[in-house]
Amino acid sequence: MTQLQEKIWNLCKKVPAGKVTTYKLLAEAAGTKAYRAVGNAMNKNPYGALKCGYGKNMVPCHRVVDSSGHLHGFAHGLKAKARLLRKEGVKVKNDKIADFEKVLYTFKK
DNA sequence: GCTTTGACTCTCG
DNA sequence: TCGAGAGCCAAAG
Repeated sequence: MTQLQEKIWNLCKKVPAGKVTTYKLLAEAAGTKAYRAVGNAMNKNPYGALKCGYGKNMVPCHRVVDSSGHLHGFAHGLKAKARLLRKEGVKVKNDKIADFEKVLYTFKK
């Protein structure tokens, strides 16, 4: 794995349940502008997309959406992702975050 | 070491 | 408002 991925995952893990973040914010927080690389890291995440939110080194990739709060591609489908988010208290409407601005988690400082 | 690809984002039509 | 194209960075081949 790479340093970038480690950063991304580390930041991802900081996102509390019921909150979501964007690839862009993640990249920025990681100190890079490689938005694509962020998603790429998630896609290749060694923890497995299905295991998102489970386990110690969990990487809640399902809490990561695009810059518009819209659920972009996902390994098992956006439906499962949306369902997980709803389960955590995030309102998902038509494969996109309903209260995006309200549940959006930003890495301040 | 160069080329290809990608869970992205922005801009233009 | 939706769709297509270009730009971008990093990892893999």
